[in-house]
Amino acid sequence: MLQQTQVAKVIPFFERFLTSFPTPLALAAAAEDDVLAHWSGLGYYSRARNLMQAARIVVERYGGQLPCNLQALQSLPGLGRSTAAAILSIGYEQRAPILDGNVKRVLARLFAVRGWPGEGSVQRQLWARSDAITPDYAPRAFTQAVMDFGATLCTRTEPACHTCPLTSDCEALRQDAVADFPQSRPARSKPVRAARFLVVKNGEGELLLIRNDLRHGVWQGLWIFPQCRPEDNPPAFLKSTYGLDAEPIASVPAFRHTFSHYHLDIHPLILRAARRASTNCKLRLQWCGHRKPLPGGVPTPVQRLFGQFSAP
DNA sequence: AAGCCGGGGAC
DNA sequence: GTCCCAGGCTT
Repeated sequence: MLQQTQVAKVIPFFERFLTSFPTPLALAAAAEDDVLAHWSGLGYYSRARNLMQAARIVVERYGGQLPCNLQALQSLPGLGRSTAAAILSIGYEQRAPILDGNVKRVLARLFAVRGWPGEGSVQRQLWARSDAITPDYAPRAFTQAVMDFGATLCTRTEPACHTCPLTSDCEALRQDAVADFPQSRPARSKPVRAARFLVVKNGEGELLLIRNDLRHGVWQGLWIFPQCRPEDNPPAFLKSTYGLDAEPIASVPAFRHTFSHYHLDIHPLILRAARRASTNCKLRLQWCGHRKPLPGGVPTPVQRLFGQFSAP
């Protein structure tokens, strides 16, 4: 959960998740929709699928207990070098250097490492520095400490250099250039895409959700509204794609949803389904509203519109 | 190496 | 608006 997600955001999700799935065994036996429901709103849903898969492997191959060596941990889906090392050091008290966002920032300043940390050569230098500063003693305390140092003192903006215990060692400070490290990512303009969300309401005030493609694109396997291109004819699209008869009743001002790699301008259109509307692919469709609540795994903009237009 | 994958906080 | 966050996977 903590991968690319701030601690404060994770905490409530983590509490609920562990109440429902306290062990690898519990997670391995859980229904995918149930797990995704707990993940809904966190983003990067592949982390949830990887976690489920990892739990199954841990149960089948390791008797339900996480392995205690770097290679075995890192081979589990969703665990890279840094996450595996964090588990090893904090969970098993073994020496294992990590390199998360905090540590990258601390090391970039301490040793004045030039370049954007996402770049391969910079990443290699930072891993070497992390390895060099990691002691043999107190692995758990050290890993926690170096992350907390970055999170509380050596922060991204306005680092507390005046109370820092490492001022005499900090190369960035010696150069009076703390703000120049780490170097930020080269700017890339995000392309803008547009889509029409078709919010179809039935006589009960329920809204039609479809299960999104599992193979490619964003929101894989999540429940979303039917979607067409802005230039498409919505009723014709619904008829040809789902065999559904519906007519527009209202349009909603467009709003923008931003992903890490593009902007999506969402143009919602509210439609009413014909009285005896039938659909031709029931497995991937579902009406949700006052009788049937939202299923697991609904992305944020869909949740927003659902809350706004699902009414008895 | 670069792109893909969410959502939100901080600015 | 932009940048980043207890990154990892795929191409």
